Amino acid sequence: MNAGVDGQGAKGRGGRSTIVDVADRAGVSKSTVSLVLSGSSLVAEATRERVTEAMSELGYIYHRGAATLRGARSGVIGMVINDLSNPFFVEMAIGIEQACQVGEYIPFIANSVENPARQLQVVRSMREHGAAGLVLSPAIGTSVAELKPLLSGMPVVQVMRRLPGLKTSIVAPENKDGARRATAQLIASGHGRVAFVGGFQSMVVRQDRFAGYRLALDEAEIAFDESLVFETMTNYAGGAAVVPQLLSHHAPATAALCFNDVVAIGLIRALGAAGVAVGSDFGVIGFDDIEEAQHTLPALSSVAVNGRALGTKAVQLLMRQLASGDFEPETILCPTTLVIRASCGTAASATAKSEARSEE
Amino acid sequence: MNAGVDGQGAKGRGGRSTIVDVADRAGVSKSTVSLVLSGSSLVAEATRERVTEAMSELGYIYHRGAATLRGARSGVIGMVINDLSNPFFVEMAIGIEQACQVGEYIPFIANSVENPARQLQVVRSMREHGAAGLVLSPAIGTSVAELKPLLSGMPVVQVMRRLPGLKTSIVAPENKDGARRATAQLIASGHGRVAFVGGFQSMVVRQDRFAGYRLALDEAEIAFDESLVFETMTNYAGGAAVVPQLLSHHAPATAALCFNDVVAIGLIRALGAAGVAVGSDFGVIGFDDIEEAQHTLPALSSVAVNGRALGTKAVQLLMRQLASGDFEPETILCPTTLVIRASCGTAASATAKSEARSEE
DNA sequence: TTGTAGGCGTTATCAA
DNA sequence: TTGATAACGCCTACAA
Repeated sequence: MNAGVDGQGAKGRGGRSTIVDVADRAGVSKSTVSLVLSGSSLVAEATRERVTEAMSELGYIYHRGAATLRGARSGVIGMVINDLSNPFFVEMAIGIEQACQVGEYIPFIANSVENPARQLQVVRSMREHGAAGLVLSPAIGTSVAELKPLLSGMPVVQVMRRLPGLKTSIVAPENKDGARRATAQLIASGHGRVAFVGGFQSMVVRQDRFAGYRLALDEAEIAFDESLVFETMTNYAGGAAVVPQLLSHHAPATAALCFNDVVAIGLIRALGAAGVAVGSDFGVIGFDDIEEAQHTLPALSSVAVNGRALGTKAVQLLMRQLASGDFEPETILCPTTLVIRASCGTAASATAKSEARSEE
Repeated sequence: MNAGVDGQGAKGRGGRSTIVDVADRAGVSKSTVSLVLSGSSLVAEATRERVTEAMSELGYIYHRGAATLRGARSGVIGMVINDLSNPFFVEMAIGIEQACQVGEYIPFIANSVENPARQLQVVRSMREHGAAGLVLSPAIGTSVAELKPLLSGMPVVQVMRRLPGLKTSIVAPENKDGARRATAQLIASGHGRVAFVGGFQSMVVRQDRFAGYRLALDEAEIAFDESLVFETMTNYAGGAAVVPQLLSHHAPATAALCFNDVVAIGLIRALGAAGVAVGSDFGVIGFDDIEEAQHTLPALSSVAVNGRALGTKAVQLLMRQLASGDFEPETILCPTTLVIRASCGTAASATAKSEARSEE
């Protein structure tokens, strides 16, 4: 009946041999086996060998769950990501996973799909399963009041995103500065009317990026025009969705700073489909610098955020807190780099064309 | 004996309240609390309410580890993926994760990065942490002899890839048929010399796809030319790497069936850089149909494999086996769809141009 | 250097 | 309907 992948020494109904089985086989007590497991130097070399041999003969596997119950740390970290279909967050997840492996932790993963209810479920589930800490990139619309009690007593690092009112450690890029430089770049290329596209006001990340955008406008003494700000979902579809409004504007923008790259790419594709040549007619800069940004046509300029490094740093911070037992919130900001590619446009032409269009 | 009757919540160093705390607070025994937890109908409504209330007052969290120790199933599934920087495997991972959530399982994730040693480590670690089963997309070069003992007694589903000699359940696409149809399509478009690009002979998936390629050649009565077969890593770089050999061939191919889409995209970009116009000079078909295939230039034809469905099916199969206790290996093959886009080329022109080139 | 005796949080088995 | 008690596999004393 119960075949599995042909088992060898499995004994007992559970099919898993225990420290006692090993002790029996090696002719020692279970304490001795325990000492061998923890690499103690108290145990005689000959004994150690007998024990080790017995273990491999039985196919013994250490039961961390039992050890944890007794008091050991669990070695499990939870990783809750809002959207794994965004390549940026995949990069982050890879960074998290890598850092966990280095630290001998093992990550639970959950994709909340921007769904706060689901996020609540998975966080609870992770706690039940004994996660020692959490790396969290919260879903849009998360209720802090509901989430907070589930997090009590456990170290949490919010990575990339952060929730106002949730005091945890944070690892995030320097959003404001990045957005400021990108906007300044578009302005310097001659774009007087720069739109801001994507995300929702409730998102802290967007507030930061938006602040950078505003700052650059101020520095260039360009009046802020609220009608050039577009809220959308932070995915390809969101970027594409704004194109009709963007083009039908009474005084159209000639460039856009996008909330992130997937929005920017959605925008570029839709603009292309509408006959607007991005790079000459219209300037676009995204945020994140995902791999695909190099391969769009035209190639997408972007504020580069090293997602993998972000994930790695988050885990390192978490592990440090786990090791020290000090969960005092700490914030790490990572610098960004503006990567200029063809999508910016030189924009003298863009302005001209746009004026022609608006005069129609 | 430190049971402490202090009416206040979280006690003990762990900061985590237990079933005993809840029992004290509700004025019942821990057995009763356990009954409430398992949703038993034996417990009086009033009691149940008192207990539930005590739980939320104390912020009680169920300790699955302890329950597992006592004999419950662990509710944890391991997911070991060879390469998360390939979007196809990300799709698969998302499918796995979704299906786990539906089944109230929670997935450990590990990215083996095509590194067999690392894969061994993470599989062991997952067992130690009590994973009840494994979804595995094995790394290239995995040693079955080393891996097998770690898998004994636990249900395993190999998804997408499979190792010869490792008898487990399998969920995979119909590789041979897909490759046959794709190759036939290239031939029907007039391509007489079709290369096969990517992967390594040791990979079963490649053997299958290669068999489909050979079959289509045979059916068209085209002689197989071994010099048109190229082994490479299964990533962007691998696809790009073959271009020099492809172009310097004494009788160049006019089309290529690629092992997967990332190889195909790498190839297309490198061909483009070398001045070969894919779609007119050269036909390319990939495998997987990742999202990016729609957006390359020219858009990439591909044998579509539904990665998300593959992952979902793998988990469902695993859960079924876990529930029944019957781990008898089972194989599920998923049909593929050939998606034709511009990269195929109409190829009359391709042949002509290629002949011109080879006459230089 | 090795053995014995709890106890971690939960569930199962009996009694009450 | 509820309560007492014995496991589950491991680790930490403490004893031999």
